[in-house]
Amino acid sequence: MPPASQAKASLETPGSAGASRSPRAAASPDPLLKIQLGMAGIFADLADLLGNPSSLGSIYGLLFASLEPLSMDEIVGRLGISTGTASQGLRRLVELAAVVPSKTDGERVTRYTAKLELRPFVAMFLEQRLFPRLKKSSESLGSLDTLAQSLPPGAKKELDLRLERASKWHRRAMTFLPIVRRFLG
Amino acid sequence: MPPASQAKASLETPGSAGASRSPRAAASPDPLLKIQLGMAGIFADLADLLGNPSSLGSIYGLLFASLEPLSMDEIVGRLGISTGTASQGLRRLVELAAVVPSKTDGERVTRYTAKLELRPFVAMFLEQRLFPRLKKSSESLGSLDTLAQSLPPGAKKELDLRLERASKWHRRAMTFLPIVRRFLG
DNA sequence: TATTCATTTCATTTTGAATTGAAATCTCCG
DNA sequence: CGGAGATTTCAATTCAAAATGAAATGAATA
Repeated sequence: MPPASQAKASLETPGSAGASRSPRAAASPDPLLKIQLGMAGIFADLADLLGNPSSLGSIYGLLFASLEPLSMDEIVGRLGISTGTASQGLRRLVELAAVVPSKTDGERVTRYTAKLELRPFVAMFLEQRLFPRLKKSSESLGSLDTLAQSLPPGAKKELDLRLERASKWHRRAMTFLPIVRRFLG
Repeated sequence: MPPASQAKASLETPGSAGASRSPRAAASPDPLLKIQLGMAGIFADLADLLGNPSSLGSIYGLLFASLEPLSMDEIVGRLGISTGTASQGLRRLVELAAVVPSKTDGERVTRYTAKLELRPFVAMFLEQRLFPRLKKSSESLGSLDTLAQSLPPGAKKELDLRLERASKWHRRAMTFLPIVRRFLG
């Protein structure tokens, strides 16, 4: 889903404040929207790289480049995605604390703002994918080691060696993770 | 494709040497094969985690836990995968130098051995996925920055700020990569 | 050269995840 | 309450990546 497809509706949200909305300045066919869709694309790629649905990235990217909070409808309109995808994506992003929801004064809709630190967005990869998987395979390695005990001596020795090698590597990765996390923080 | 499905044919390769092939020792229903399939599973997960076809991992895992080199047919038989998948997977693994092919004396078949350092297997992720993508999106960010110049002053200022933030993060990731690489080496 | 077996290639099929979209649900306002 | 959005849910669909398998190619033997 290359998110730079059709740009449906409204150019900028009619939102609450009218502060910096100069009535001229409609220079070219909407550079701001172009930038927003560009960011959506970049983050879609990143999300995909990290093994997440790219729609997550699109939404985050759009919000990242939006000057004011956007409603779900606006997001749906600009990215050309379905309400279902938007709803689920926003839910997830809020859970990750990559995006903040807000209900303005007497409005009916919820609007969303991107937290500008990218950490949460990337951290989700570490926390939710890498870590659990490394843990699981570490366990599997353990049970294979048990199995290896029943091998004939020669084979046992060599296999033990190899399993230990793999385990050592796992351990290394595990100790490395906190370092990466600190680096991100 | 959970690689721990059916275990078709031969238990151990009839290969060349008969060195450590004691005729008794067929203890339980083949613990060695179980270990090999277990390793195949673990590495399949890892491959998948890193965004590679899991068959790559299965093959590597099987070879990692095999005491002697295996032919493609043997790999196909033990993992229950197709020849096409095996062929392509082996090609890739050899390119990555994670696996070494060898033609023994007067044999017709090529046999494969896993390099026991895991670095090549993981490095491929860094080299072939992370790095190129980071570079590409870095470029995109540049062109978006150009676009931002045409915005009205207020928006321009804020957008510049945000784009710079994203770029900074990118740069950080780029400088971090060599560190990870060294860590792996 | 003819034959056999190993390997590669690639058009088709499978598969699983992401997305859709419409119905159900929720929420707020009068 | 009643109704007008806004939002969520989820069965069905779409889509891309991976796997298949059979035909084409390649390599070694005699």
